[in-house]
This record gives sequence, structure tokens and C-alpha cells, in this order.
Amino acid sequence: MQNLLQNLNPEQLAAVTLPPQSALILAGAGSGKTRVLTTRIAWLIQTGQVSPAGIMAVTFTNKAAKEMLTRLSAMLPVNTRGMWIGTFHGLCNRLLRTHYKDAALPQAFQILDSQDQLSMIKRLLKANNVDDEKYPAKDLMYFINNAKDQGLRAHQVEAYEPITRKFVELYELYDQQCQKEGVVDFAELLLRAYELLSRNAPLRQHYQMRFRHILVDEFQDTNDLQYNLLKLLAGQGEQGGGAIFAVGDDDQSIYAFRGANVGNMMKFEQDFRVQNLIKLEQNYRSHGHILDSANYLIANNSQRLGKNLRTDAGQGEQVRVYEASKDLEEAQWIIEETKSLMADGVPRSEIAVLYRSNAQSRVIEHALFAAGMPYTVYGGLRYFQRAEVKHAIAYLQLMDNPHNDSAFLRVVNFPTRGIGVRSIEQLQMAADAYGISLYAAVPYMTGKAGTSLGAFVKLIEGMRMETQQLALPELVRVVLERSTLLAHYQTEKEGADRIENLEQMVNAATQFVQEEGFGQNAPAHLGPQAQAQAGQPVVSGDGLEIIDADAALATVMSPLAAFLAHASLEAGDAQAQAGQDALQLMTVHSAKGLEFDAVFITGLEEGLFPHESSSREDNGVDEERRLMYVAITRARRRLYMSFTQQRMLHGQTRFNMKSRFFNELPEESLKWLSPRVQQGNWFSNRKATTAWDDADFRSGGTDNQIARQITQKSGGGSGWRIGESVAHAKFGEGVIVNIEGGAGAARAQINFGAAGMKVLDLSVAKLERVAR
DNA sequence: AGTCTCCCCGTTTTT
DNA sequence: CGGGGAGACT
Repeated sequence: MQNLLQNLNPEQLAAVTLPPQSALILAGAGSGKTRVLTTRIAWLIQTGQVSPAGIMAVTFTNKAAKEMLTRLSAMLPVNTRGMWIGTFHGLCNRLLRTHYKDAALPQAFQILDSQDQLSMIKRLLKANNVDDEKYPAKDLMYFINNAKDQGLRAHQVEAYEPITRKFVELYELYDQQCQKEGVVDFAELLLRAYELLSRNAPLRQHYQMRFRHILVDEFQDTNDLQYNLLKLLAGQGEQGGGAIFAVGDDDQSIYAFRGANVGNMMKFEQDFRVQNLIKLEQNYRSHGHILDSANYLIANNSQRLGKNLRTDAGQGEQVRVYEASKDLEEAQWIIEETKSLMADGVPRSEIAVLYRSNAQSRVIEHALFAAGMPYTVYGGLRYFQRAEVKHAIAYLQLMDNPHNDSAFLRVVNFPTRGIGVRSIEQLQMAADAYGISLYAAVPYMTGKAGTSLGAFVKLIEGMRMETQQLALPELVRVVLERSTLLAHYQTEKEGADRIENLEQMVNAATQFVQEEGFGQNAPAHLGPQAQAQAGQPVVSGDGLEIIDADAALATVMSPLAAFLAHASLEAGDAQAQAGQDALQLMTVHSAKGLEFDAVFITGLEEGLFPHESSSREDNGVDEERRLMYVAITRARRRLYMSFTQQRMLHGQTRFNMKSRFFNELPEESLKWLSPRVQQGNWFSNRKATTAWDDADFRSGGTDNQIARQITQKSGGGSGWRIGESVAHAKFGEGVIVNIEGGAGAARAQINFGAAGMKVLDLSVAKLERVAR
């Protein structure tokens, strides 16, 4: 045990060894959060305070759950299977599979991903003749998910306007349709689990007694439903509840837009009468100037729990700030700096380029490609989201639950088998008339449509029969062949990658069967009862039939059903990382939780970062500031920040002011690489020794063309140029966006940021040039 | 049935 | 500017 606690700092040690009561750990960036979390679990078990089965640890991503599991098994010689470690959705899935009857779900219920959900909603709108101009499918989806995230069913949503009332009505219809098809969306997994536990007292008490310790990662990201679910599980307000060990950082709350409620941290403190609040402020990642910048910036937010990061690593280098003339030049500068970093021995993969929105990557990618610099863009299509993989999955879904209409529609005519839109329309009508699924409605079809649809049903039935005794990987193989998906892509010219992805699915199935503890040769269709008889332990507790969670999935689900759930809940990796030694490009959001030796934060301009739409939301800029805080704290040794005078966005050139965040950073920690451009004619100063002037000059042709355009547009002798920073007595600092009219009568359109866009007469307005 | 074209849209993302 | 989706055309 000494080993376990060795090398923990005093705060970490205190957190790990807290008494068995609910506690809030305020874990700063790079403060060893995961270490505390896993060591806490190991310590609890090793000191005999709890058995592995008494542990529940919840995360938001599969990656985090996996990480925890890996670290834990390195620490403890205990079988981690007994513990409930996973994502909110994964654990709810497990709960609902075990108690599907009590949750009023079919045993083979399937999980809709966002894509499926949207297409289902579109179908619903069409079926009910709803004007999708007035009630866009996306808005309805947002409405439904939002309501569910707050724990509200359709009848519980307050609706005062006609639009909302219609949404509520459609929400109800949507839920009915899901129930009919035997499918649940992501939010439904949580809501069902919540409702199951809140209605079923014996079951609730069983789990309350079982889970003595519930550990929650990234607590600041919980939404209301997740919070209430935790509260229920911990038995708050009932006897015998367990303790919640909540770890989070309110300063890194950046997911309000998807329902996360930072307020849950404060609420938790009160609801659970938290005695122990521990702050982990010792940072093991970044040098001093970087941390100073982060601390200084985030101090501009109000309503914080309060925290200041510190380091023993010394001040290190200042943050390097660069002003580019335009977006492409910003990208070129990044390349130059990257080369110099690499010359200093920084591996390329240890350098990250961050941006606020995905659209910004294009210009950077373009420049990187032209320069022959290897790079990887994070995000993009994940494995199980790719069209061909989704098609294969749809066949598998139909074999396990033919009433899944989304799956049915996806592949009923793919590869094409002469089933056109008219046939589908007829089928849909029959299904609606009898209130049954499309699949079930097929026998009611007559004529040509009936024949071709009947053949499709026969195909699915045939595949099911044929694979009855096969293990999952073989079953997948058969389905790929029999569905003619493989043959289809073989005739396609760009089909090679798709075929590879499909072949990959057999491997994925093999790996899945192994990792989930299904027998290597267990028939993929084998039902849970047969599984149980095959020797899986089933224990009962408290007079309830509670299935031992040690083998929960293998006990309650067939390998096929489990694999399908896995495909929905874990979308898999994005495209193969193109070369290990590549520059890392990603949004600030996806950078959360990662760290790099050197980090570029790009596009630090008003309107972009902070993003313009954030000013319209309550506390929107505070959230942007937290996002900036996350970005800064990704860097270990060197941090760059850049902004440009001119940027192309949505086919339009924009002139933005530099981000307000620059005013919120400690001047002594910044090193301005591009000397402030002095007033006067911008182009006559081109030979000045400013970094961007030099770079601009070197890059030749294109720049000169742009320079010419700008000269033409520069208000012909008004003395001002577009893109220039100015100050006005009343409106403050701004940027000239456009100049109209000739000398003497020129008027300038000026973006004053917070004060808005103004058109001023240049002969009247008193403007001053601003050195940036 | 498959291809073409036009129109719309544009912050962030996991499950 | 560029991608995706819906609808029209061949």
C-alpha cells in the first residue's frame, strides 16, 4: 500500500485517502486528476473498505474509461471486471440490458446514434405531414434531446407557444415510434435508467447498497439528468447510500452547448453537504509563464470556485504572440516555427495547432500540404459512422431486431434490388395503417413490390437461419457476403477503401468477443438464458434476481446484440493516423485532456475567438474564456498565439480586431514577435523589419496581388487603409472594414467590436491610429 | 437507377 | 468558398 501512495503530493494524498463520504475534488489542468481517481479506487480496495463490486466509476468518453481501467489494472492485481467502470451511456446500457423487463424495453433493443435519430425524425415529420420549413428536423431533434437531458418527457415540457406545443406533440410521437421499433437514442438510455431506478424502489435500493463508492470524472460536464441519476444511485435522501467522489474543474467547463451544467458542482456541494473540498493546484505540465497566463486570464471570470495553478518547473519561456497580415501568412509562419522547433529537437507529433472552429483548418492544411509538412487532423468520420460500415451494421441490426425501421430503410435497397421509393411509400402506408414496423408490414404487400420486398425479408431470415450456430466474426463474414455489400463495392472504382473497412469489421468482431469475455466460439445469436446455463454465474441479492455484474454483458446479451451496442456507443477511431510523426491539428474542444510540448493557438480574433455567437448567449464569453484557458493549459514548454488582420471566412474577407483575451493576459509573460506596425502608409513600410512584412515580401506573387487590391480599396488618399486599427473617443478600438468614396468625402465602415459596426465620415470623425 | 445541379448553410462534440 | 442534401433530369 505504501507503494500506492508514494509520490503523491499532499493534496493528492489527502484526496485519495479521504473518509468514505462524498467529496469534491477541484482538479486543475495537469494536476494528476486521473492518477488521483485511479489511486483512490485502488486504495479503497486495498484497504478493504470496499470490494471491487462496490465501485462505480463514471466518465464521459470511452477513452477516459479505458485509460482508467488500464491504469487501475497496472496498480491492482484485482479483476477489474467486477467494477462498473465506463461512460454514463455504457453503464446505463448495462443496467437496462439487465433489467430490460422492468424498463419496458425489448431484450434486443438497439441504440440509435445521432445520424439514425435525425433520419428517424425526418421520417416522422414526413409521415405526419409536418411542414419541415416551420419545424426543421434538426430543431426538433435538439428540442427532444434537450428535454431528455433535463429529465423531461413530452407531457412534462411546458409549452406556451404554438411552435413549442407542436414540438411537444412530435416528441410524444417520436417516443412512441422508438418504442414500437425497439430502439433508444443516447439521451433515452440515461432517461430510461433514471426512470427505472426512481420507480423501482427495490432495484434502486439494491444498487444503492451495492455501490458504496461512486467516482465521477469531469464532473463539470454533467448535465441535469446525469446529476440526478448520480443522486439517485448514491441514495441521497435515502438510507444506506454510497459516497460520491466528484472530480472536476469548473474552469474547464466548455460543453454548456450540449447541456453540461457547471452549476452542478456547487449544487453537489450543497445537496451532499460536502465536508471535503480539495483543490489540486500543483501543475505538473506547464512552465510558469504559461500558467501565469492561464491564471491571469481565467481570473476575469466570475462565479468560480477559485483555483490558482502553480508549478515547480520555473518560469520557462514567454508566450510568443504573432500578428499576421492574413490567414495564409499565419499558416506559413506556423510552418516556419514548426521547422525551427523541430530543429531544436521537438518531435513533430509534440506540436499542436489549435483553432476555435473547424473551418479554420483548411487554410492551414493547404499551407502544410504545399510545404510537404506531415499533419493529422483530429475529428472526422469515425469507423462505425462510415457509410459502408453503417450499411453492414444495419444488416446485423435487422437480424437481431427486424423492427428497426432505420436499419430497414438503410439497406432495403442497398445494394439496389429494385425496391424503389414507390414501393417504400406503399409499405410505409401499410405499416402506419396497422401500426407495425416496415419489416412486419411486408407480408401485406402485393404485386411486384410485394415480391421484391418479400425477397428482401427472405434474405434477412435466411441469413439469420444460416448463422444460427456461428460465432460473431464468422457471422459478420457471412453477412458481408450474403448482403452482397462486398460484391457491390468491388464493382465500384473507389471501393477499395470501403472493402478494407468492411473486412476490418471481422477483426473488430473478433477483438470484441475476446475483450468482452464472450466465449471465443459462442454462437453470436445465443440468448442470455442459454448463456447462463452455459455456466455463467447468476446470483440473486435481496430477493431480487440480480445478475452478477462480473459478467453482466456476456450474461444478459448475445454477442451480436452486444456488438451492435458497442458499435453505437463507441464509434471507434477516426481515420488511421496518417503517419505517427505528424503535426497535430485540432479544435480547442478536442484538445481538452491532451498535452503537447509546443502549442499554437491560432485565429485569436474578435468574432472568432471569442466566437461572435457566444456574445448572444448568457455567460457566453465566460465559456469562451474557459475554452481559451483549456487551450493555454495544453502547452508544456512553449506556447504561441496568433491572429491575423485579414481572414477569408465563408467566401468573404473579414477584418477582425485582435482578441480581447490579449488584454487579459499578463504583459510580462508575452513576447510580441511582430513589432507593432507603426502608423503611416502600410505598404510604404513594407521593408520595415517586421516579421510578417518580411514573410509577406518573400512569398511574392499572390501577396502582391492582394496588396494591389487593397491599395485600390484603400480609400484613394483618405490616409486610411482597410484592415487598419483605429481608436475612437466614444466607440473605443476598432478595425477599418471598408472605405467608400474618394479623398475628401471618404466614409469608413469600422468594426468596433463590442460597440458594433459604424460608418463614419473620415473628414469629421476624430480617429487615432492604434499601434497593436 | 443513377447522375447532375442547385440551393442552403456555416461554432464547439460525445454518447 | 465548399460540402451536403434534396430534387430534377436522363
